[in-house]
Amino acid sequence: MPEDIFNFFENYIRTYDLFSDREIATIKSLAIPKQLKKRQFLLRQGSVCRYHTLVCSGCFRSYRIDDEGCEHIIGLSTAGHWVNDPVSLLSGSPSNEFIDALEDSTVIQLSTNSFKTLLENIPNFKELNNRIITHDCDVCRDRIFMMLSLQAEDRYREFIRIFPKLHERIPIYMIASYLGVSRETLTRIRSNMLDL
Amino acid sequence: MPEDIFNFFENYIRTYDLFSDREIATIKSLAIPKQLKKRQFLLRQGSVCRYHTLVCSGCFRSYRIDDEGCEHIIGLSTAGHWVNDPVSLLSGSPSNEFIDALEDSTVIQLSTNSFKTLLENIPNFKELNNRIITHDCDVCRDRIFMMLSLQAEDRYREFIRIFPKLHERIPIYMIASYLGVSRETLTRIRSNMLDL
DNA sequence: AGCATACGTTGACAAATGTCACAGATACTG
DNA sequence: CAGTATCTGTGACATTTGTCAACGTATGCT
Repeated sequence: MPEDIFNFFENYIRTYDLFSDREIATIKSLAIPKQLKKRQFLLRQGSVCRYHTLVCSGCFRSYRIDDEGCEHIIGLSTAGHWVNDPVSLLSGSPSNEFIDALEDSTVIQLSTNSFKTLLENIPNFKELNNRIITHDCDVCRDRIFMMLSLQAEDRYREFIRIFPKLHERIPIYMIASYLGVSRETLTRIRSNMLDL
Repeated sequence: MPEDIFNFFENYIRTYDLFSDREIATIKSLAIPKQLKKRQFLLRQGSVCRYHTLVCSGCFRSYRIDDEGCEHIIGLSTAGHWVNDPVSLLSGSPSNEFIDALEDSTVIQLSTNSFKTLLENIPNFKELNNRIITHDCDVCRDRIFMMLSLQAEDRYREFIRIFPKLHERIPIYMIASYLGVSRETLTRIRSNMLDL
């Protein structure tokens, strides 16, 4: 099983076409594979995010809790995407967010120290880092635009476009939380969509 | 006037307490001051964001246009904050966003090349870059959380908290666009708040 | 198998917000 | 200073979405 995780990670790295075999070996040597069961936490509010974490299989959510105790999903991460609190990770400050697994999942982790080592020793690693950060920003800004410009039904369609098939894997109330609507509203939207 | 801009910039840089006088001189030597009039564009959708831009006075908005032609404000930037499309800037791809001035404004710009030079030659400049990016992420995630967890009136209160006094400087329909509500709704919210 | 928990659906109703139309107010410009 | 464009406020009404309560189904655990 850890073999599968490393294989996924190596394939992920290779898709960027930035590194030699030797460099890839170095990166892999610092990578820590990990398995998490459904509902297991990767990060809790108040603690510091100390690992860059790539999802290899499964799915994670990042969420915050409001004054009334309700959870709100800031982000979802599936295989091939990183699941961090970028703010805590980059600044070393305690996180505002919880991250937990929505399914049994596997990840690869690089500690902040390992990551720093790679940034210093592998020239193109900066470029990888750059692309990860850019993607983070992109996702956030698209999400803000989605929230501003679409209402519930179109947000749901957009969700399906962005996360194809994910809506068959995770509970509907998680999707509702991501979209910012109540679960009842999402139920009604879905039955509306079937009628057409 | 350009003197004021440089002074603002130097003060901004000094607040980080990361650079020697000599380094600050180097940074300033690459910085380009600029004045913009109300409604003047800093970036248009389709073109590439080629400058890191610090607002020294005034205010800018970043916005996108939806399928119906409506503008939606992704971000607002006031003095002491950077106003970029981070995605276009970091990746070199054409931007999805427009950026224009909401007031007569002044900025300092560093071209991507200058910025790269500084990153390579001034050790602590990476740290500055890091803090800028972290702040970008933080703002976006807070905004998503705000959209998910609060309704219109509380979003407006939050707006006032985050941008004190700005609500007296920019048109109300801009704030409405930022909050994701109609201009009429915001009018009513404001008169409600006065009654109490 | 049986119980408990979690999840999804539905209806009735309430609350929040949007839309449209129009009227004032304000600010810019020649 | 008049005239125009821009911005804001208000009422009537429609639409969207939330809330509450109840029920049914699935799922997992012992």
